[in-house]
Amino acid sequence: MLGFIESSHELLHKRGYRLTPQRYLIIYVLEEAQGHLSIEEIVECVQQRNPCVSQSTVYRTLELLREVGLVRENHFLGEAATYEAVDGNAHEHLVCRGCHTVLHFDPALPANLREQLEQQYAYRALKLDLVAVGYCDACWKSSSAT
Amino acid sequence: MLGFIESSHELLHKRGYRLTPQRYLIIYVLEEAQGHLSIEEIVECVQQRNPCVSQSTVYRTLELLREVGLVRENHFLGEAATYEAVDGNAHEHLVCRGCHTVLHFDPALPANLREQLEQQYAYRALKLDLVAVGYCDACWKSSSAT
DNA sequence: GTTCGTGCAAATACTTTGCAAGTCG
DNA sequence: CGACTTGCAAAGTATTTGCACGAAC
Repeated sequence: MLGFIESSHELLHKRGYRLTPQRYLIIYVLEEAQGHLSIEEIVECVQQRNPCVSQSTVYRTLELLREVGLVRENHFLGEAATYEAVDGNAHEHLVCRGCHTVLHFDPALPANLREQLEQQYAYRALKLDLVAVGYCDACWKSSSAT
Repeated sequence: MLGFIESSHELLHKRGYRLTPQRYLIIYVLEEAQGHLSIEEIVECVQQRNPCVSQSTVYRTLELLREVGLVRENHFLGEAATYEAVDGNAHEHLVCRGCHTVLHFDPALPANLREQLEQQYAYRALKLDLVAVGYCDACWKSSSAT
């Protein structure tokens, strides 16, 4: 399996887009963060490495990457959007209401759910996007201590 | 089990908030729509019944209702936020990439997933928020016909 | 009477766009 | 050369806020 950056290059190319230095940088930042970055954070990280990259480029690139499916946009707890690199099919998130930590959980757990849904509702090419919101152990304890 | 409007009243009251005519109207509209409304649509529906209700009140009320958990905010396919009344625990959505229809599917399907997650990751009070994105039968056929 | 909620208008924040210049194949 | 990208600044949207008035407890 190719790395995220290589497969991005390939996919963009296949669709007639170029992997420009700006796009590379944005992809690189997303890949490196391995997590959920807000637009603001992305702009910050990118400009830290190359201050000439403009905000509009970040917006345009994220839209492009989302379009081709390389990047996923999340809205947890009603907060501002965050972005993350899409590696495979697994997008399972555990979000803590207390500390706002986002954990990626084992994609095997909901594995058969997809098949059930496809069969039962006659939907095709389903991608699951599962967010479980609750309290992690630490936050649960500290909140009940209050 | 109480209706949505009654339980809203109760919950707001318990938290020291009032169920004003404006709030009532917004809750009513959400309840009636039984679906996913954008802010714009909500404002429209509300003002249709009472033109004096201002946009800021709609914003403020949705934020309040979201805060107390009566309303859920969704972001499907990276589009603008939509809002829906929260009845129980079930928030399972099937979204079609083609026609953008949103279907609520059988909440029994992922039932044991929640328990698995709580046990395996030591999270408490988990609420699942499951979005499955794909193509409905009709859109799948028309897209493969192209 | 005191707290909560609202409408209005203004302010702020966020995102998109037009365009001229630059880059790449 | 022609298609694709970018930076900049301006335009456009969306959302939030301050404040004075009114309503509810």
